[in-house]
Amino acid sequence: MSIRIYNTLTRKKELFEPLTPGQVGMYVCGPTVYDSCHIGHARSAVVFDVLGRWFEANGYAVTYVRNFTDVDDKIIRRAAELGMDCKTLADRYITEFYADMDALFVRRATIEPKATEHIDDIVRIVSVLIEKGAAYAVGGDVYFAVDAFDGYGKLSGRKLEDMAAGARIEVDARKRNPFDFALWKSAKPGEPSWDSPWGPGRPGWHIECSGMSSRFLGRTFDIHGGGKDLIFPHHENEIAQSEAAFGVPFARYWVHNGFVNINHEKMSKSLGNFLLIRDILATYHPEAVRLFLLGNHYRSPVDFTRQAMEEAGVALEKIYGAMARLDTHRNIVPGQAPAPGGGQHWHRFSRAMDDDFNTAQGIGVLFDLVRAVNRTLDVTDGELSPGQTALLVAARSDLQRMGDILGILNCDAHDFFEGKKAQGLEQAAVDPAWVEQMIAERRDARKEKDWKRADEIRTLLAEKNVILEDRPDGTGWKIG
RNA sequence: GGCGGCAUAGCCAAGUGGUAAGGCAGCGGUCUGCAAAACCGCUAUUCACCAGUUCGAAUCUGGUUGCCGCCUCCA
Repeated sequence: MSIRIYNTLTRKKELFEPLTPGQVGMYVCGPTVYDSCHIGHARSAVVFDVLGRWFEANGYAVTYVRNFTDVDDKIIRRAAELGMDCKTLADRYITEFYADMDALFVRRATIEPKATEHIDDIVRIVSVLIEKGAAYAVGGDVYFAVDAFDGYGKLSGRKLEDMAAGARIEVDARKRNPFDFALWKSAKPGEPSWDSPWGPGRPGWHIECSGMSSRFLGRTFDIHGGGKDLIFPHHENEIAQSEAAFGVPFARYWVHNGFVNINHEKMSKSLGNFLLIRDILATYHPEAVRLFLLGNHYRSPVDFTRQAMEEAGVALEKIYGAMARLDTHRNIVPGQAPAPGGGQHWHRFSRAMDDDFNTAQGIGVLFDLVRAVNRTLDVTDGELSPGQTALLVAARSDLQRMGDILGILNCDAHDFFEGKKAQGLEQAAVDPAWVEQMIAERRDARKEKDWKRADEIRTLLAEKNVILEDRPDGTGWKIG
């Protein structure tokens, strides 16, 4: 029951101790809604989704805040290109974001604030920073003075002096230090703007998160997460702003997920290899995507390839296969309650998850359980002893519990395979009625031990990519 | 230039001091009329390389090589 988390701030795994016993406050940087979500967004969302699920499974009341950045230079530019206003553009991509996340079984955050709805919170913090001498207004803009914050660089491990040497950064004569960053940007004509003591404008990117996190989680809170790329400058700047303004520590544990590469290459606009979630889901099962993403440790980079995805698909079928056998066994009634507590496998799974959310190891345990289930079922195709029944009821429960943490096994096993078939039929252009007819014909042939005819039919079906499975209770089939 | 990460079987991958999880692929076997599925067995005396610490290292230290990320919008 003790969870250890790798904290980017200390570069160590630490025992998680919440600020308030039994509660977790977690803030994760959400998307800037100017474009469709790609597989990298999916990874971040899935990783923190699982974190939230694991905390809840351990009895914590989780307040998960994930924001939308719905005003920003990129949104303004994109909206101008498309000839629409920023709000319409942002709303469109927020809707799309939800569609993608729902498809991936990523649960909603507890609170999902939009930057534009918290301008007052942001303005208040900027004002405090100016009062404290940690920020200065120039024209209609406000900058944070990095020199005013001693701890600047503590998250990313950078020193201002070191960075200055190799800096590739535009020199703005109005900044006191080249690393000073905008807290408030004055509006140009036609840009969305809000009134402020410094004139009409909009918040800088970094200050939004300080505003929204303090609003919903307090000035000090438990966990702040996001992609590794956000460590510098975004999260570094958040710490500087928030701690300079409030004088108390900001987030206590910093959690960062690694990137998704595509065929060994970094995803980038210039390479044109951005993979959108919606495109991936057109080919692969959403739970296969989750299984693929969670099959590596969340901090490691992961390589998206066709082979890796196909393997994840096969693995998912194996898990569902075991589930289907349990569901259809006459001794195992759906909804049958197992002995409380969970078995050996759940215990091992739990230990893996407690150790910095080691989903890869957890999935290994899940497969051990799948094998144990199949083995038991193989040797007892007839009746089960009461002991075996109890064991399998417990196994089924543990399997589902693991699935609930990983966000897989959301479907009924029977429906999963029927769905696969339906999808396969569509792609292979095969008439299911014809398949059933051929199976019936083959059944008759087999009854008369006409193996030649039976095999002919099977070959015929195989040519259409239909694979037969003769089981004790009849012949099933699937698309290969 | 500064900061950080990684290197484990054919492929993917877990494992941070006690003698190499798991998945995919392959081979052999059980089951089957034959298959499919499932199960069983086999597939790294070894964890990039070199030194060192230790009773003991894939795991710690130093060095070498190779790959990658961040430092600019980025999950």
